[in-house]
Amino acid sequence: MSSAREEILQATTALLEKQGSHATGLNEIIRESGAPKGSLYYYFPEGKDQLVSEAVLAAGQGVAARIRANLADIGLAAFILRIAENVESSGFAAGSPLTAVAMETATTNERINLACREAYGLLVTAFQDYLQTNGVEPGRALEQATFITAAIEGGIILSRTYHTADPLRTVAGQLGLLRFGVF
Amino acid sequence: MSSAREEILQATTALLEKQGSHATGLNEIIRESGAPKGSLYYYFPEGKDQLVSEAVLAAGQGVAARIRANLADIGLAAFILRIAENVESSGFAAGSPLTAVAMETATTNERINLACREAYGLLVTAFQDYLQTNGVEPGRALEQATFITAAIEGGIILSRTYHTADPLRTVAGQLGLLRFGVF
DNA sequence: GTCTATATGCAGATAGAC
DNA sequence: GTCTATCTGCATATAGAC
Repeated sequence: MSSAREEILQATTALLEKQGSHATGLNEIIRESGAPKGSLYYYFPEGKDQLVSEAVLAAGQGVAARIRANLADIGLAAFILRIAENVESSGFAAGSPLTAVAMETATTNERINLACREAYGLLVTAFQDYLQTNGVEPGRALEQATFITAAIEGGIILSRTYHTADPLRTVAGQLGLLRFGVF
Repeated sequence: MSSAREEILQATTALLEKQGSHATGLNEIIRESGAPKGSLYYYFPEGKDQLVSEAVLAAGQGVAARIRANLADIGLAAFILRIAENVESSGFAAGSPLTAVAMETATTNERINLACREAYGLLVTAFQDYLQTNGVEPGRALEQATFITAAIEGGIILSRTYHTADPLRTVAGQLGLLRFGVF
């Protein structure tokens, strides 16, 4: 696997997370990634749309993998508290690599919008599988997974805006009270 | 009151809602607003940051006013369903004038970030007041209001991304089950 | 695979006429 | 209050050398 390609994707994800798509320039991506400047259009010949779409999808896969790796072990509330810690320790520059891009492009860039759908789908399905494993029937699990995803996304927005992990902790507490999958 | 100034603010809000701050150009704002081109820097001498900050704050005031005007009458679930209809009827171009801007600027533009905090504060307080009126004690009301705000924001993100009001309807249903302020 | 140079366009902002 | 002209800078993208 090309390491330059991976470095470009990772730098792109971090910048999308921090400031969205339109504010992120290709020069900035190259600078942050440390990858060779000439390699950007070599690895991503279709330009920025391709790069952003792939970064969004890779980010969704990464988050879904973390859900699957940790949620069953520690439970939902603790999982969200872990997100809160990550948001905080990033100086509120990270948290949800999808939100800003999804909102910017929902009706203005079809290719990236489709990537966002696919990425969010991975998250929702990961939560849904967890709930079904805990005995929730599929339809109900999808609704609850959608709700959980929405609440976490919203908590990230508020925490990043206010530069405090409190809103995410509140979301963890309130969702924790619901004991999804238990009753 | 100057009508050109108001038209510029309203056009700005709509564009911020649709595509965020960085993707929105001053020329685009003038074109959409129908306001005289020469008046932008006359009414907003500090430039784009001032314009966006004022638009964000005005949007927050507008949303808070709608919460106060309708929530007590129709209840939380119906209120969210009304949001879902608005998002749908805008062709998923509208819904939350704050989210995209808040995420783009959380750590990259202090002035706009402060405007976002103020605006979100207005929403949370409006929900909190509603809950307290229904007998929830203040601390608990703040937590529930934060949770409600987060869940709605997240629902808007998912609905706009998927071009369907379903996620917001799910949020309405799930939050409705909780009967905040009732027990 | 990676480089530099460059094409083209639009961004935000300012000056000064009217 | 509103206009046009213009400054400066950066954006994405491409061409072509190495």
